[in-house]
Amino acid sequence: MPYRQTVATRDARQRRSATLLAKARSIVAANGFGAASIKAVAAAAGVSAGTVYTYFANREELLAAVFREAANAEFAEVRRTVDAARPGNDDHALAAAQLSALVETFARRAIRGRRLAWALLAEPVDALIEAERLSYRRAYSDLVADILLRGVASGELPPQEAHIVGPGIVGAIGEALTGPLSPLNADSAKSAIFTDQVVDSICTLCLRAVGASDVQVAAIRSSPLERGEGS
Amino acid sequence: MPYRQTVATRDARQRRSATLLAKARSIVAANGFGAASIKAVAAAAGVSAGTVYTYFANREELLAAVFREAANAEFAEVRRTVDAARPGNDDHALAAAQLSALVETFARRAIRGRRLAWALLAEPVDALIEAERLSYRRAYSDLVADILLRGVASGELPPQEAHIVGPGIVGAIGEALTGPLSPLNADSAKSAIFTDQVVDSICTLCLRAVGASDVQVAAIRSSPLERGEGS
DNA sequence: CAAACAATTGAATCATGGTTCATCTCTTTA
DNA sequence: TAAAGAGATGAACCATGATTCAATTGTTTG
Repeated sequence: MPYRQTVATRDARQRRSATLLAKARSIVAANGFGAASIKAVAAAAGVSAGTVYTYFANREELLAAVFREAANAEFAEVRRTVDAARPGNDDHALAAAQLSALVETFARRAIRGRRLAWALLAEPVDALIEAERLSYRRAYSDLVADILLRGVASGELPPQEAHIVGPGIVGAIGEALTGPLSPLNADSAKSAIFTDQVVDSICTLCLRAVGASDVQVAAIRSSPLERGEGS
Repeated sequence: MPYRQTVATRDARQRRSATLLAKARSIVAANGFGAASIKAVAAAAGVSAGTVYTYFANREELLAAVFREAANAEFAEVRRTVDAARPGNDDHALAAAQLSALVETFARRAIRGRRLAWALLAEPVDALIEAERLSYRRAYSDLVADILLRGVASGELPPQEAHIVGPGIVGAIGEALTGPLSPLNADSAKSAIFTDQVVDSICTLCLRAVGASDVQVAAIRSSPLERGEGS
């Protein structure tokens, strides 16, 4: 006679899954993937360890989902500001404006959410998550390469191998943030001036790296874009 | 009556320790740190697992030593060519010449010894080795920063935050090499032309990033330094 | 309410590989 | 060559933390 799952049941299940994911994410954002043991996540969500396995095949699956969700949010935000970027007065500065927007958004968000940024960028993780990370790096590299290709095509930028320079820019941003993201600088990062200087340096570095003219670099630097808002 | 270690004993011990380290290193160079289990290393050196522990406190200690040795050799070679770098005709191109030498040496050696390069640069490893890695990144960053500071001081380069740009350059090199180092490109890497193009792109990218003038970039590019020899 | 099945629990189990240590073998010197 | 101790052996041990699963609890419908 009875029964097959009802809407209420299904919803409850859905909600729990989301809770699990959210709790895992906040653990990661606070202390990294290493801290997100099954027990910790289960405890945070108020369920038992076994229950987690009725929602996720295994730990890696869960953490990969967390990574994907968090990284996606970051990427979407970056892409949003890149797409919204418009060169100031100069008509031949789109690539510079876009690249600048990318750096601004990425770097500011990273400095603000340093712990999460560290987890996404640099924390030692195992295979499945590393693969996920790789694919996001590729996404950023492609985004940069795309900007460069258009810039080169329009004559704004000098000829260059976008598929080498793209990753190069991404690597430069990531590594240049290493110092500022370090726990040692946790307090100085709270200073807006400190952040501004860091972002400015990285931005200049990247614009120069792709061969933007000094004029463009100076122009962008003197008319900073909107400062990204929190997540 | 008997006895205290003799010279012969001490030497034998010394030799074994070196063998262990060498075998571990060649395993790492072939398949990464992950493949260097205690048993694998012991087997390669023709001893038992237990014996390894009379030479190294534990696995991390051993692998950290391997890392240090390999990374040191790489760094020494890079530093050697940087120190040997001399600007061609222009007297105001030392920084450009040095940075170029650094990229040339680093990138060529990485492409030639891709597996080792991957282990040193990107393989997921645990804490102690990650710390070692961090310190080598810092060494490279400092080397670059040093070149930059002199370049800025001499007026060759525009003012910039060396402590941000230094790491940035290192990150750019590392990430730009990601593609070329990937196993997918194992065969194309054997082509000298391919390697030349990659190195050239990265070199240009880095020179531009630090604000070297187009003239300098072009000059360096047209008079490539010696191509690094193997390890 | 009771049958039927979904969902949860958490202690027990498992997998992996580093690490230990009782035992054995090799060197040295009186 | 025998005592004394260094050095090697490798199977057993251990630590960690993910995963399982028999038992329990919760939900639905005739």
